[in-house]
Amino acid sequence: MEPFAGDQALPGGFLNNAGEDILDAAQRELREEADLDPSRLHLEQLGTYGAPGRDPRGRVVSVAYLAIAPGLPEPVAGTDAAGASWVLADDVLAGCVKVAFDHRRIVADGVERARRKLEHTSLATAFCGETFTISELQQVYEAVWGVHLDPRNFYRKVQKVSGFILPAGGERKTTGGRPARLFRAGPRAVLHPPLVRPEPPSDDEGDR
Amino acid sequence: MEPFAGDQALPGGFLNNAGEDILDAAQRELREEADLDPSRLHLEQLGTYGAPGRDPRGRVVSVAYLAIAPGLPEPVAGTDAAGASWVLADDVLAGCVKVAFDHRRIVADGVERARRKLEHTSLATAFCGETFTISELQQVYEAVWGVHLDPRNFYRKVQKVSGFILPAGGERKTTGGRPARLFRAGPRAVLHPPLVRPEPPSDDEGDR
DNA sequence: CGAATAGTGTCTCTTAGACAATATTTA
DNA sequence: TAAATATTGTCTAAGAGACACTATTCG
Repeated sequence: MEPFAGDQALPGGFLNNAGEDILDAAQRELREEADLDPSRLHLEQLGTYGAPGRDPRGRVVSVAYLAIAPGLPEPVAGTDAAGASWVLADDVLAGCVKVAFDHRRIVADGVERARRKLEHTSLATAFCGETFTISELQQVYEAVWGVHLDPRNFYRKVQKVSGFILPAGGERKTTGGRPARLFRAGPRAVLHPPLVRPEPPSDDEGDR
Repeated sequence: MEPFAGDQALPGGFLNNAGEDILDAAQRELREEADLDPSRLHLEQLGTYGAPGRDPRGRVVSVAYLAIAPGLPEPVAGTDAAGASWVLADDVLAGCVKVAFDHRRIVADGVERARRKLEHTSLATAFCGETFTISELQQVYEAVWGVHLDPRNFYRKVQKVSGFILPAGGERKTTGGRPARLFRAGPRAVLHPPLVRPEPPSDDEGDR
């Protein structure tokens, strides 16, 4: 019996024998298994998972990476990514989509990492293209945090954080409304002050 | 020639063959090499370092852990920790103390992790004993952040974060001053709102 | 008493959040 | 014109930081 046969799984593989860096290995696997161009996305180490028994076939220690990019393509049949597909993180976390090994925990850790980093870094711009509107940036925050934000307050707040976003000149048409000014990511990666995420409903005591 | 002979190095070792968890291995090494009791300290995974050539003797991938605890003892001669010693992180970062391999980077990452987590988690209480005074807690923030904080504002601010610290009853004598009330860690691990660290002097653009 | 540390009050300035109002586009 | 989205204004309440002041202990 293969315990996880048919389940979704994160792309991954083994370090090669040439002594490659683990980041290089992550980029290679992303290209090989998902046909994605690593030069066009943000990739950061998430954590390492090495509990005994996490892979029933034997001892495996996995270094997980979190990738973030805008407008990722659907997998194309006939390519290396033919077997790949996109799955909503919420479906994985809710259990609607079964995933192999401890990959549900890895996804949970990745989502939590993204949520936290949106607060005190400019990571949100990695979800956007070269230029973007403030409304698009807001949608990133709303999607990742799972909250609704006031567009008017967001508009100014995000511009007040020095070095976060810069006017890029030009506008972008929207669906039946005033065109929005374009911005691009600024030089500052850590935000002062942070964009504090609204208090979660009122569930006491966070994780330990 | 041994390139790092005589340099300080972080305690560490290899996973054993019994398929132990990497956290267990970290705890075991801490006990074996530093004679510390893992049950009495906070231990969290920091990151994994696998650049080729980081160990000139061969390919080594290291999973680093960050440990935090109050009142750690000096190494005692004649024990397993006889060869160990404490070194100030600042001395390592400033280069006053040479360290082996890429351990300087690991220390830098660990310090940065602690600085960040002090903002949005109750990690600071892990530096304190079971009970502590607010002044002691403030010293943790000042030491880790490398800043000076106003004791009066800190006193109230830290108490206003619900669930962060709780009155423990009783007092502790101080050196020639009014005794301080004792507190203990509260149930909340993630702080809302966060204790935002004061803006660093004015060095533009943080790390990327 | 004076020095030292703990704890409280209060003031000012900034910011967060709510929401009215205006601007610019498509249908 | 109506609907939709973008951008600006303004008000209010809460929070941050500065700092005077009171409380309690030791020498």
